[in-house]
Amino acid sequence: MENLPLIELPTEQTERADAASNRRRILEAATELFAARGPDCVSMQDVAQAAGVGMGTMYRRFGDRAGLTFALLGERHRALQEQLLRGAPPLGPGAPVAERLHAFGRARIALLDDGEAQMLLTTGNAASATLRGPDAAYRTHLAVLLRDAAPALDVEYATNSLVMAFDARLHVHLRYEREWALERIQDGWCALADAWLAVAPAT
Amino acid sequence: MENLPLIELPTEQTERADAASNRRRILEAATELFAARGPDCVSMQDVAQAAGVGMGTMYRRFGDRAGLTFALLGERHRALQEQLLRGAPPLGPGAPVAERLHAFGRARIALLDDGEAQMLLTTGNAASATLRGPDAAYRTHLAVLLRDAAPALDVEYATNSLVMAFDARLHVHLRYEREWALERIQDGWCALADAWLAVAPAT
DNA sequence: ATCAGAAGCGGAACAAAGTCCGCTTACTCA
DNA sequence: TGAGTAAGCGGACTTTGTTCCGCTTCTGAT
Repeated sequence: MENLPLIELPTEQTERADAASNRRRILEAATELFAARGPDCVSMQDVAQAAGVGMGTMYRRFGDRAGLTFALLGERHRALQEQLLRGAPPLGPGAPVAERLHAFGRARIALLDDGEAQMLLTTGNAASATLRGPDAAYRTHLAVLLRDAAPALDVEYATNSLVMAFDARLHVHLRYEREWALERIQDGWCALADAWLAVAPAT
Repeated sequence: MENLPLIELPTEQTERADAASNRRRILEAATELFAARGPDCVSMQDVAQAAGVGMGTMYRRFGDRAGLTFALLGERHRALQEQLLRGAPPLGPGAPVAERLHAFGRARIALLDDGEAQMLLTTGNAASATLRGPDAAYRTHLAVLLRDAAPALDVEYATNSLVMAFDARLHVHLRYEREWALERIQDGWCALADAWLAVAPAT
């Protein structure tokens, strides 16, 4: 489990000094603009201009809008992942599987709820956030926990269903159109995890 | 259950004759182009031109690209929904809940697999296919079945998790990147449905 | 048949994501 | 220190979805 892939930090090895400084400026400008106007009122042009760089620079660095967004979210997810690997139970190792799943799900959904969903909504279809985004790193974590606890399962499928429940559009829908409390969404996710665990528990 | 909303047919009431004819021509042109080149190589311009109408006409009729796509998919989904309401078991009424869920899930995923997923991928983020698209009509069906069978559940949340599993990007990912067999995806969905049913079965 | 008015229409204009390519500049290695 | 070179840069350009608005056409009542 120690080879669980951390969300990649910028490859500090082969990066030119000006490039690094540009990356920092882009991230700072984006953070500021997103906070000030909301992510859906900020174009890539806006960010480039505010950062004082050209479009080519942004796209060389981050690939596309989704890449920039994921980079902005990287910090908090690196922290959560650190806790999963080396933190105290129940987030970290040591607690029973069900409790670890619950703790993880609640933490992850809390992040979604704290502005992340709105940012992910603007990433379009280009790459499913589920596949390239922050959650990609959590698949392994879920799969490992499930594999231990319920070996009879199609663990990969179950993992997918758990990760799909972090979908930003779903979250925004439930939270703001249906006006669900955060806790209801978290409880629902925990119930889903429990349902999978109950399918074929390791005896 | 008889008030389950059918996927809306064009409101034949207040529609001018020329408008109706234009709608037909747009749908025909789109069907043909999508089949010929694949949905990701057809722009809205292409469709308008092939149909011999202006952009304004398309957008007045269908709202956006997603709307056009959903309209194209409407026929097959109206047929499936008809079967759910009045068809023979296990798709239609009469069979045990688990069997009805399985039959429905398999049928719906088969449609996804048959070209639908690629079409939905091009609809972008504008509207979650899950909320406005074909699956919106299936939420009620799932909720009713689940409510009968497992009243202790948060039926709405469970419904969402089942519908999210029809996500087009997920399907394309599993099917073509991971190269899963169609049956594995269908089996996975059935297992998810069973897991929910097992949580708090009606005695 | 006529006519008023609303519904519908076309296509130019706009916005924003993402690409391209010739120029610039930071690093490397004598 | 002084080329050589590859990485990096800027911003115009392309593409595509979507909107806007002045004009046209259908329709129902008279």
